[in-house]
Amino acid sequence: MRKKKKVSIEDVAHRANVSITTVSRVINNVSTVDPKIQARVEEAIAYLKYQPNISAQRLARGLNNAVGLVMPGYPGIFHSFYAIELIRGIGHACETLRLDMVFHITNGFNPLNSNNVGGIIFADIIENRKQVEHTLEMGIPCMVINNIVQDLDVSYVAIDNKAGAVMATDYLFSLGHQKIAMITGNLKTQGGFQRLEGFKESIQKHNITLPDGYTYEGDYSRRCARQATEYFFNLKPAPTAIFASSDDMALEAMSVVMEHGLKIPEDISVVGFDDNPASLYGSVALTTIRQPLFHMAESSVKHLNAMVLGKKKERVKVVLTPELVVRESCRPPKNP
Amino acid sequence: MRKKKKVSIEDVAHRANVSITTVSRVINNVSTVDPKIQARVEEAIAYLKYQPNISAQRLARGLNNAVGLVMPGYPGIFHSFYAIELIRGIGHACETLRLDMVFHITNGFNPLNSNNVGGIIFADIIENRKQVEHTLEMGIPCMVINNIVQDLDVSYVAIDNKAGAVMATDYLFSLGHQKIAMITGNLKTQGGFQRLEGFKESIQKHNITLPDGYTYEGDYSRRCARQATEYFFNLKPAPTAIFASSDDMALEAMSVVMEHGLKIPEDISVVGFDDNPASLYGSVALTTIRQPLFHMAESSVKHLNAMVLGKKKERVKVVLTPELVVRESCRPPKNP
DNA sequence: CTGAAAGCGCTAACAA
DNA sequence: TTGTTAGCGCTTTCAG
Repeated sequence: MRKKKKVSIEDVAHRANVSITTVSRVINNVSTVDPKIQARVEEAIAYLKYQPNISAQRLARGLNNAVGLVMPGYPGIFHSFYAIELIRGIGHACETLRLDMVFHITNGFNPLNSNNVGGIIFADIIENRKQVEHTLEMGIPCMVINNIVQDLDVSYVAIDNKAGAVMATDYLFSLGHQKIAMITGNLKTQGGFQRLEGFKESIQKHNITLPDGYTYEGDYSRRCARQATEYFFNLKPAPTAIFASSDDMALEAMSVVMEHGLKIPEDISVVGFDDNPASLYGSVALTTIRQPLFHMAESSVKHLNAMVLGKKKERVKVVLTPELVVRESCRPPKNP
Repeated sequence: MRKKKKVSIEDVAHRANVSITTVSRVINNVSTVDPKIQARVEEAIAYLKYQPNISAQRLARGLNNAVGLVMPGYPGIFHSFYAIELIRGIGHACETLRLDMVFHITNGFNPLNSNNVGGIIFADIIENRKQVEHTLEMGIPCMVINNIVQDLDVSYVAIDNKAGAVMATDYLFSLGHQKIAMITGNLKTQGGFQRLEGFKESIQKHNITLPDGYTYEGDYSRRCARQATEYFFNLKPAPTAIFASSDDMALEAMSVVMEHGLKIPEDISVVGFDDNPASLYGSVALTTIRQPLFHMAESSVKHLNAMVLGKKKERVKVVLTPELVVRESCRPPKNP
């Protein structure tokens, strides 16, 4: 295998018989190039299979067209619909904007060399708060996703989790349910916490007092959803409806219910949160709250990019609204 | 907000009253620096919160400490345990080796500017064959993951899927099962195909002829696993055991079985493939084939890095062996 | 042990 | 429209 010398802009310039600058111009689509010369340069580029050295471009331009994505490393996050949609959304946006997406999984302690990216997106502020603060201090553009950050002047794109939970619970009430149980997500997570808040708000609004134990603290895992559901079965007035803080948990709850020989939605109604496509294909399609995860991820990249390019100086604070998707897993209770 | 000027190596040099070269030395841990000076420089670095500009370093060094990860963009891949483990493993290895992980989701047509990374890892060769060939042509170090590539001289780290499938099927035979059905994965995938091969091989080895329809072509989705299982229920001699090409599918199959009022493993045995932790927490823990996904991902990064640094010139061709994990979902058939 | 100087490959004024 | 000339921030000989 011959050691192929990297071809540089100079080689192209030679072959096309023009100056380096001209080559640079055609690379960057500066329109002031004579069509004939342009063609010659392009021929040379193709012939030599030339590809600009990004490091050199960045150095010369003084800016950096890479965005960092930092995800907290806690176990399980990766196996969540949430994380995956974020990665997809951000990846897609980067591909479109021709940005590099530099991916960091971090426990929150690595200093996170931020000089190799133009800006940073934090998939969550939990576990990475220090790094967010540091990034802010350094004046590096950054965005936090899925958290309404009040105590830090940082840009974010978030989802109104509380509103979503209210929708879900209100819907169950509207069907006539009164005995509604909830499996919460991880309450250290803002989303998890706010969904619980929304649930409580709806309950209160309807002037109901829930029996004890109608709220089970979960952590988004299927395992805890299973435990929660088993637990609900043992309650004196058993709930007629379950609101789970994620589709995954809702799905597991449905499995448990069916393993007990009960039917959904006849015996028990279930609503989830996410709109995970997996919840479409079970034996009963899940009614759920759709949150615009992909969209949120995409738009965070766009905002970040605008900040990096200096087009936007103020902080961006966006809160997206989720939406109720009615499918087959809910029905009025038998004995209201 | 003041526009904080980036601090450069020069600023550090000034403050420490040394030359740029010396600063560079301490950055790069060149041992020939006087401890006193070293301390002064480090103080300055800390004080100014200096971080080297990676683009400049790369340009000067002439090499690139970033690795590209390219994943095919077909729908669903992201929602697979497989993809996630890869990302985790590669991410982890990069973090350890202090490499940037540049993430590309691609449909296989983007030219994939390979000049901004030192080497490339292809998460699969399916859909990205052209790009692999191109990368090879350009002399850029690269590795293919999870594919034993015969018709291209490229490095790979793969898993012996066939052997895994043989293990699974042999195990079922060893319990006394004869009527074993299989739900395959996507057969366009090498893994999917080879697992089917392994299944067939084991069957043949045991001198059995399977009834028609005992092999259902799936695609790794839960949906198809559901269809497959329903389908198996209608077969004349119904199977007593099911081998699913992924844990996800196995889990779904188990759900369907239980929805039919049957018990696992009493009525039907199930074995999966993956060792997805999700399969630990159902009502019945799944017996499965563990494949070293994380390890495979990690080691691909290490090999690639060695190639990038020129420490390794030959192709690397590694095939890892999976392993049977016996849990609770299998048992001898009732009427053998 | 330390520093001066020459690039790495490219962009961006400024001239021509 | 094209070319000349400085750098971008850092590493790396090569002297001192």
